[in-house]
Amino acid sequence: MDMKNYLKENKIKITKARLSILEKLIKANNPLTAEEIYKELEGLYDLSTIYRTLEMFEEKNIVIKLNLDDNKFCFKIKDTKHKHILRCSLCDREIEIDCPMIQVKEYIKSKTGFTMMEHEYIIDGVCEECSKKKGDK
Amino acid sequence: MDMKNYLKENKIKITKARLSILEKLIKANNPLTAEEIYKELEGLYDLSTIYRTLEMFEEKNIVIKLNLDDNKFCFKIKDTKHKHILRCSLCDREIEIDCPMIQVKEYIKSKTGFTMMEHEYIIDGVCEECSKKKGDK
DNA sequence: CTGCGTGCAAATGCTTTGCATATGT
DNA sequence: ACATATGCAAAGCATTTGCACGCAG
Repeated sequence: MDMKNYLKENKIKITKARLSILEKLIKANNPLTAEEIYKELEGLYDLSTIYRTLEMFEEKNIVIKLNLDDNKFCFKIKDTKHKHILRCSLCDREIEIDCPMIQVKEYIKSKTGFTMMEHEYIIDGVCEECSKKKGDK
Repeated sequence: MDMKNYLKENKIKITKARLSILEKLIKANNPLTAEEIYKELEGLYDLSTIYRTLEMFEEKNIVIKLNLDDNKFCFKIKDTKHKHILRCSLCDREIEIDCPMIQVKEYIKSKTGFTMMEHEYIIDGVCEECSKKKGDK
């Protein structure tokens, strides 16, 4: 029930395949490869369906695609959609970006087993326009 | 001269291919794909050589392999080999890790053009042992 | 009923590998 | 000279695509 609404809210048409894939992603709260989902579902749905679904979930912004350094991608439900602000040191322009620490978090977890709970950070930098003005060296 | 020593210091045998590839990586200070390096070198060296060299550079820790979200990898000279400490909130165990912000930095740059200059961060979390003890839920 | 989702098989594209030859020390 | 790097061609593997059929609304 819950998951059907979840799909609806995100303007995704409901099908059995999508519900099953979503379920696996939600229950496993670590990142899964397409292959792993395929196996979890015991081959009930085609791999191409899984890929298409995951790609679509990513476009709809309910899933994030991660690369944990082997040659395949993992997919993980977006738990928080939190954002960060990058502020240019030169012109004070602000740029909003999806939290890129999710990558880092999963990477650290896969490498060391360490689970990041909270993070704060401060980033100084220079935006594209300003770095062009400076003549990029 | 400089680059030859650089290779020697890292216990890498000197060959023309390696010097050329290293040079391209150093001059471009953004991440390059194997393909891009291949083209830069005008096909002088085989793609498989480039891949083998890059893989080796990565093992020797002078290059970092990045995924900037398309389906290919980029390689970038490690400028700083700086490390971070993860401290477990429960047992105070400390884990050292290569700075994972390089990924983030390149990702942000490729998405927004924003160049991160400095970063600081604070990470709270729980190490593998402690999360096992807690019965992971 | 109608469009969109899915399965199947084949294609694609990056990356890897085996083997014979060339190169560096 | 000897070990190891390289080129070439072929294999490998994750992912994508075209097309015909089937299901959801």
